[in-house]
Amino acid sequence: MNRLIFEDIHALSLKDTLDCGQSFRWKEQENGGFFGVVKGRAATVHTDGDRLVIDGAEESDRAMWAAYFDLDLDYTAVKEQLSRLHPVMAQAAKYAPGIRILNQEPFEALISFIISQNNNIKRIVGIVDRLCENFGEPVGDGVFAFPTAGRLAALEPDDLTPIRAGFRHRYIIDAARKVADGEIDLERLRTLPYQEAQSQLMQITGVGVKVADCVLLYGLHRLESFPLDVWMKRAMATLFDGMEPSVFGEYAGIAQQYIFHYSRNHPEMFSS
DNA sequence: ACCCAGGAAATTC
DNA sequence: GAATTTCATGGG
Repeated sequence: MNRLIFEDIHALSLKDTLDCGQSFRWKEQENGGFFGVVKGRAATVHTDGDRLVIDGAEESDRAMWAAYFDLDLDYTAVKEQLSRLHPVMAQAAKYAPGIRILNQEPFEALISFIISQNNNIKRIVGIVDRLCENFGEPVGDGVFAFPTAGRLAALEPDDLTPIRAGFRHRYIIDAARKVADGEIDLERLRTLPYQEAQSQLMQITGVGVKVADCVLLYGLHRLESFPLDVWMKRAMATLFDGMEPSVFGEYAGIAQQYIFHYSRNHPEMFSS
């Protein structure tokens, strides 16, 4: 089996990165590794000291995997910069210092975060699994790629009954059709001014500000994005004294992910 | 029998 | 226009 190794990797925890609600396709294994599919390539990943090991990956995909785990960004420097802005920010970054923002496929992020609305993470994972099993290309033994926009665009909302996403079926189909027919060019959103990219995504039925921000952050690597879900709104109001997200600057999205994870794992901070 | 879930659309005021 | 209700589904 082919194996890719990345040396001298710091500030990367696969557990915290792959299981913090930004991706829904990685499964932790008995041995502590994670199995997932990216761009139709199935792989198992684990860390060994300061090495990142990707089993089942081709050498020709080295750049793709490096980009996926955002290995070229100095997260230690980003954390130091963010932590200076607010003591709670420093606390959140210290709680899970190995979180990174993945470079996911734009269409997968779009559909995944449409599914995420008014939903819980466990159920999101189940729906995404069923979406891939039913409509994704098989890439191995019981393993499926994320469905293409073209494949989903040819379906009707009722065809999604087996994935059990309820009222979101028509949102998924609308998104797939707008992407498949070129009405929305996801790749172009990487370079558009932020507000323009956001409003383009919001032309899709079922995509509001929050889902658009998630697509821009997790699918198009717009690190300035700062998705405000219920947890983040609570955190900003009660922990950050109503601080403006813009204060976090060009890496606001990374700050957001630390704060989100920290908040979700300390719900008692908000209940009493 | 409730209530909630990484929201957004539809309806009502 | 702003506030409220509804939207499938599943788990606690």
